[in-house]
Amino acid sequence: MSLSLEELALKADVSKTTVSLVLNGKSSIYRISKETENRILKIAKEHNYKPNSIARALRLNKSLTIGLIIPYLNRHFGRVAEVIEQNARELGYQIIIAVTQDCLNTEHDLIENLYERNVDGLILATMMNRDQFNDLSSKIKIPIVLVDRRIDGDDIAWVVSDDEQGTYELVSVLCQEGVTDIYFVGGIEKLSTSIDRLNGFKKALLDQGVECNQSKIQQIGYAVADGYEMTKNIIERFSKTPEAIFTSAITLLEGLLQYAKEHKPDLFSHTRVITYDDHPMLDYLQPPIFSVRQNAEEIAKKSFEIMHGILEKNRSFAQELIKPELILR
Amino acid sequence: MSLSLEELALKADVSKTTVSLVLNGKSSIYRISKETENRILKIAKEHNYKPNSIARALRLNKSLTIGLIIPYLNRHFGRVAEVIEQNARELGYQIIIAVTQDCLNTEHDLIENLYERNVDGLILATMMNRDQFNDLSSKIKIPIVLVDRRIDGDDIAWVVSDDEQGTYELVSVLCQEGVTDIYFVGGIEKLSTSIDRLNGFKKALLDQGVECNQSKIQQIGYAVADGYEMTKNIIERFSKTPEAIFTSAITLLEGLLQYAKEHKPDLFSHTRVITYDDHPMLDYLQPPIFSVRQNAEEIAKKSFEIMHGILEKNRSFAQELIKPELILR
DNA sequence: ATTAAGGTCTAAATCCTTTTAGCTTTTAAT
DNA sequence: ATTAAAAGCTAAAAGGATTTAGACCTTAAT
Repeated sequence: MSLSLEELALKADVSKTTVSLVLNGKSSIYRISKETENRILKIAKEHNYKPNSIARALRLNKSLTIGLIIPYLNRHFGRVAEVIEQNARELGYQIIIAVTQDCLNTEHDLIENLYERNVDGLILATMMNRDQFNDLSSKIKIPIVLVDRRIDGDDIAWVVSDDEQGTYELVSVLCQEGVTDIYFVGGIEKLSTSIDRLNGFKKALLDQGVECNQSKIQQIGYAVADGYEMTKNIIERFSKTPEAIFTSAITLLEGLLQYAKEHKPDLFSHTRVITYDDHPMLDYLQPPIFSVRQNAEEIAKKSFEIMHGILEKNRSFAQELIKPELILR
Repeated sequence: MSLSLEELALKADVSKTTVSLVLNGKSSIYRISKETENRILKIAKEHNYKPNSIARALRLNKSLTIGLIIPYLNRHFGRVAEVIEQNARELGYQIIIAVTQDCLNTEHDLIENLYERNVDGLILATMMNRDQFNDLSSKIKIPIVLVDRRIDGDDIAWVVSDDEQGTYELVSVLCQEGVTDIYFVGGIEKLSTSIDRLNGFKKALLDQGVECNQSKIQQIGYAVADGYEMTKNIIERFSKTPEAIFTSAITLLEGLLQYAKEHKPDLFSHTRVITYDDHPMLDYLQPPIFSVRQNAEEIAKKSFEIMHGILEKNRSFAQELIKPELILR
């Protein structure tokens, strides 16, 4: 490590108090003479002095560190994490990352762990419900910003895609072509992403006067295997081939593709497939799969912005719905 | 935060020294009586005492934090990061993540930044050459483990895919089918990934008695746009359509696909395409694209293992070549 | 009875920075 | 000449854990 304040003080022939004051820009408040100030600044620069961040964190009770807890570092969350990190870095913060694999217990452990490790705030793609979250909030005295998955509540900060609207628009495209026999391949039922996407789905159908049949809705989970399973259910349980299938995440689409390849190679000749989440490779699949692209960059940017606002500009919580983009191929 | 040592000491009616000794398992060394020990342990448990990690880091000069510096959080590095984080967590370490976007200056800044922030070690997908790395090593007194990209040197720790062998095997598959007019779409020339993949490529051809024509080798960079550009060059510069193209990263394949879609829709009817890096969506592309799947999990596991060995078991550096897997479709 | 040994615990230093309260010297005012 | 104000700086505490050196008391040995 570099020099300590004390060593600098020795070289500048002043006390470490003085050095600290000067380096923290408090020379004028404490009436340190210009001459002394310049001497200290010069010496500090010569030795490339950087305050020890750990000592600083201890004294100030502020680590300039944000915990980011997400289910996976997949394409979507990877991009979110990447942009959060870049934004954070510009403002002097570090990101500690941790993945839950969509396991609630792991999530709890991680939150506790990061909290004990003195992060200044948490950005969280949570699996908690409202009660669990409230429990947590009462124990934990640092700001939390939910990302990707929201929990209703007047004082809960979150940034999520406008899942309902995105799904509504995507599904409406098919509806307007007269396709209304659409199956819903969903994720973890209780998450806002699932709830909102399902609502958008139902709403699009209702707009066509079609009441969505409950049997067309499946919700197991967000893993590739879950997508496989749900597709299998749809194909095998119903004698009639569906007009269309909506997968509510790219992983579920992967599962569908896998099932189709193995057991239903002609799926696409009868059935339209649309999906939440975009992926560049979709451009090269036949037939074209319409999708909704989440704006990961904007989600990331806003979520750190809110965190920073709470930490440094004593703003309070905020909520942001980020518009996704329809991709019709 | 929770209680401090001092508060615990008060409750247990002993000094904080005693509490610290007991909680650190040094009761017997310092002959703390069983009775006192149990009392302290009980009280600590009741209050769910957790030592303040910042204070601990300051005193021990050990933050239990590892910096992970990678170019992007894309599929490959996202998975690497995810697995490193999980392995690290099990052993009590945290991961601070930072992305360089393959910019050398950013990399330098990040290294300096994390070093100043007292990480205990760095896991690094570097762009540095050997001289730059040596410069760095002399300044920085924490262990560094290179991941994904290696630098030759007897005392440099790294974990990388066996890029040469992987490419050799993949390209050999085509060669053995008699296809030897293969173009090389490469990345950042000076990186070990590029050098090794190119070597494997040339070696496979040489085994067939074919000397690789320099004009068939292009190396611009690893971005999607670079793949587009190189494909364009290959298609437009040469009158004869190539028998095959090898892209040395999945991003470059994306660029190729994009160019083909826009300007050369019949590319695949004349030209075989093979690629380094695998992707599940490749299963659904027509025609099949052979690939080499890197073992991100193993790379991640080994790299943290080496770091941990250096930090806690005073092992020295180690080097690991991780076998990738051929995926023939 | 004195010394040695053993048992049980603690004061204080240390890691490095920030910040409060205040000391000393000079200058200005009455 | 005295007092007040201003200028310029610093000692020490605080933040919480770890660790060294040693205090203090009891028991055993000579």
